[in-house]
Amino acid sequence: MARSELAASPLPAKWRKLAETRSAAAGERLTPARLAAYAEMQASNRPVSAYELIALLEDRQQRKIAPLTVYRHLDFLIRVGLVHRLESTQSYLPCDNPDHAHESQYLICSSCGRADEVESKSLESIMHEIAEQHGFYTENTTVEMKGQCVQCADDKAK
Amino acid sequence: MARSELAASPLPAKWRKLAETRSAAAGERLTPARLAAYAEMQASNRPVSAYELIALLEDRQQRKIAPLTVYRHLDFLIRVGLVHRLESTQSYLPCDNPDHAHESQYLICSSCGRADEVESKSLESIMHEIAEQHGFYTENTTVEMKGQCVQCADDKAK
DNA sequence: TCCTCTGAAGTAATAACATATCACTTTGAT
DNA sequence: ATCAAAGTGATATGTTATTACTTCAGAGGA
Repeated sequence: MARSELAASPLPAKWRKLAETRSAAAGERLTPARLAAYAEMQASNRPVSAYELIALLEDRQQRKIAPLTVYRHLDFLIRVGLVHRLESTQSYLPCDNPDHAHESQYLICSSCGRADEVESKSLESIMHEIAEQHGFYTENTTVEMKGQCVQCADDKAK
Repeated sequence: MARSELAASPLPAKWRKLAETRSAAAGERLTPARLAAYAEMQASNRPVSAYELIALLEDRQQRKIAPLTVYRHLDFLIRVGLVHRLESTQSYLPCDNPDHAHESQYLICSSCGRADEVESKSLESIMHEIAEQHGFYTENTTVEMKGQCVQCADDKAK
């Protein structure tokens, strides 16, 4: 199968455009395989593990895909800012606001697994202030809050 | 070898006392094996991975130790608040201020691997404020800032 | 057009991290 | 002394990530 004919999850034009823009901005090539991985992640509305992503792509494309392939796609997507990695759950999800660079800050529900991205400038500035006090040069920051989302808390209350 | 004769890294009285206090406070038993794991982590002055800890203990005790054993010790140590896990590097380290419950906030050097614990109340309050705005019930939070520590930044400048 | 250079993708193997199950031991309460 | 509960150990397996090496596709220059 030619690369350009890769079976892929339909990807709303909005996200496709964004992928093209971000890739171009980073001077990187948006290949069909990379786009297919991104589309699959957008289609799943939860964070996915690398191996879940492999399964999704194998299902879609009806062929075997090696872990390394998917890890490279993930590296790319993270590099250009389309995807974030959740460190505490070792999973990956499309960024909500990939139109600009920003730190990753998430509310992660322990029950349903959903992750909500937040973007707090005050949080960021405090972190950088702390780093500065320690003479620490920050390359990137991770903020992950685990707990119960509104829905799951409600469900439990019943 | 009897449990009570486990070869162990010498552990300063200060830390041993603390381990006893925290365990008692949590209503948990501080066994020799658990203490040995803690001592080994205190002796190493960097975060260690679970498998590094296995190697350290095997070395010390001259016998084979199964991963599960060490993971259980780590679970215990984290549960009683003596140890934190660094999510972004999948490693573990003794908590600097285990005398009171607190969130995990670290400056992690990408070069030398050292991790400095910080404890910012303002950071905590902002996080909880954000969670509240989202109707999110927080169970625990992770803050990890990656970058260059003072020493490594200096070294590179030379 | 053809060549070469570079980045991307494919293949296979394995390393690193983590958990499941079940049997046995220690501890401490009765 | 006995018993239940918690802890430990051995073996196997599941999950996540990387290394080394090869092949392929597209861009740019002779």
